[in-house]
Amino acid sequence: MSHAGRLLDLIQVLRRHRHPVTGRALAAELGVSLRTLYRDIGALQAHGARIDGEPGIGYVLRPGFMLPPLMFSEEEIEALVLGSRWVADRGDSRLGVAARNALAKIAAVLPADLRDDLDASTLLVGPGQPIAAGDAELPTIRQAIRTERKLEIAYLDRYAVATRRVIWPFALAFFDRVRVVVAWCELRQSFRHFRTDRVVALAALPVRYPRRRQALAKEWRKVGDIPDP
Amino acid sequence: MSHAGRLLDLIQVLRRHRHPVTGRALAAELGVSLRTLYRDIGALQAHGARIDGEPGIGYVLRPGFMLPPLMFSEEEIEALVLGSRWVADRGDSRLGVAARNALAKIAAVLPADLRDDLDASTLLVGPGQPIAAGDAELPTIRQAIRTERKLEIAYLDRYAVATRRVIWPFALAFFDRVRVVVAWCELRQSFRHFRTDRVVALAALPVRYPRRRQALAKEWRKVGDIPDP
DNA sequence: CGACTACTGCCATAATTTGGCAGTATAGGT
DNA sequence: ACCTATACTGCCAAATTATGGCAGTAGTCG
Repeated sequence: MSHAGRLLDLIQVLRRHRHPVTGRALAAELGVSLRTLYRDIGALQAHGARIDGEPGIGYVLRPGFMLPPLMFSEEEIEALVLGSRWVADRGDSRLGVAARNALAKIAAVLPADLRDDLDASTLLVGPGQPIAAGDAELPTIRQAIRTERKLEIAYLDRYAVATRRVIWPFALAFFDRVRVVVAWCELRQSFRHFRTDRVVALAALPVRYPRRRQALAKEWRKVGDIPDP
Repeated sequence: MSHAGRLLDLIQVLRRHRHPVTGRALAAELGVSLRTLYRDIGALQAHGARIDGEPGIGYVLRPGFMLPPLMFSEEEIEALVLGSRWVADRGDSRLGVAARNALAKIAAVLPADLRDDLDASTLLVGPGQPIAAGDAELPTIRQAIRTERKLEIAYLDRYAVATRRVIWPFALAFFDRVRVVVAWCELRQSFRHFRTDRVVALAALPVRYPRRRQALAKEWRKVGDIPDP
C-alpha cells in the first residue's frame, strides 16, 4: 500500500471503529510500523481531520468530522455567496481562499437543486479601491489573535516616525481601504489601532498575553475612541 | 507539499471548481508537474473518487463524493463570519437577517469548539458610509432576478428626469454607498445600471423575460462599460 | 507504583515519487 | 479535413521522502 492512499484508508478504518482504537491496532491493520502510523495521524490532523488521541486509551474520530447535509433558503445562500465574494475581494488573499473553500464545502453537502443557486447567485460586490498593502503579515496577525500571542512590531506612525513595540492583538478591522489591528500596546499601556500597511516588520512571540482576548475586546468597546499610535 | 496531503488538497481544489478545470491548471495550483497530476488523479479514482475527465475539456468532481476532510478550518469559519458581518452591515435588512440565519444554521452543525470560534471571531467590518435608501424595494428586485421576471420601474436619472420603463433585471451590485440593479432596458434596448435609491416606484410584472439570466449576465460582462440610464 | 499508550526526535536505508519526453486518443472549432 | 487543446500511458534516471527502529517523555488507568 502506497503512502498516498493509506491516509484515505486510515480515515475509513477510523470511521468503522466507534470505540477507541490503539495506534498499534491501526498500524497492524494498515500494515505499517507504529512510528509511521503516528506520522500519518499527524498528517491527517494537519489537514483538518479531527482525531482524538488519548494516552492509555487510543484514537477516536471526533464527531463533527463530516458536515451533515445543510439546508438553506435561497436568500440565505445569496447572503453567504455575497459575503464570501466580499471577503475574497477585500480580505487578504489567504482569507479569500478560505472563503472560497468554505463555500465549496457547503456546496458539497447541499442538495443538488440548492447547489445550483450557488453558481447562479447574481449579487455582486462593487469593485473596491485598491487595498493598501500588508497582505503578507495578515495571516500571522490572525494567527496571533487566535492563539492570544504577543506580537513584536516595527511601526511607522502617520508622521513616518518609527517605533518598535510589543502589542497584544485581539481584533482585526477591515475598512474600505485599510486594515487595522486592534491591540493593547505595552509601550503606551493602552489600546491602540495599527494600520497593517504601516507595520514594517513583525515577529510572533512565543508568549501568550496575560488576558483573555474576549475580555480585551469587551473593555476596548467600552473605552470608545482610541488615539492613533 | 508532500504526496500524502496533496491528494486531500486535490479533492478540495476540485470541490472548489464547479466547472471543468484543465489538468494543467490543477497541476499549477498544487505545484507539481502535469505528469504527476495525472498520477494523482488516477490514485484518487482508484480510491473511489468519481472524477470526470474529458479530453479537450478538463476535470469535474461528480457531486455526491464526500471524501474527507469535510470540516471547516478556523480560517474558513472566520471568513464566513466576516462575510456575513459585511452583508449584515451593508446589504439590505432582509439580506442581513438571511446572513445571520445562515450562520446560525452552520453553527448548529459545528462541533462545540468550532462553534466557539464562530462567536469569538474578531474580524470586524469597518463602519461604512450610510447607504443610500432603497431598502424596501430590494427584496422585490432580488425576487424578480431569481425568477427572471420583468420589472416596471419609475426612475429618476442623475438629472432628476423621470422615466418609466420595463427592465429585465439579472444582477444586483453592492458598492460602498449605493446599490445598483443591472438589467436589460426595454426602453433603451441595451444594458443599463439603475441605482436603487433612484427607483421611485416599481411593480413586478407577472411576465418572465425571454432570455436566461445567466446568458444576459455573460453577455453583459462582455459588453464592458454601460452608459447610465 | 506499574502497565499501557500517545507522541517526538534522530538517522541510515530503502523505497517511492517525480518530472521530462515521446507518443496515442478524443473532443470541439474552423 | 485539419488544427488545437486536452486527457492519458510507458519508460527511466535522479532525488526526494517515507520508513522503521530506538530511545525518551508524558499522560491515563488501575
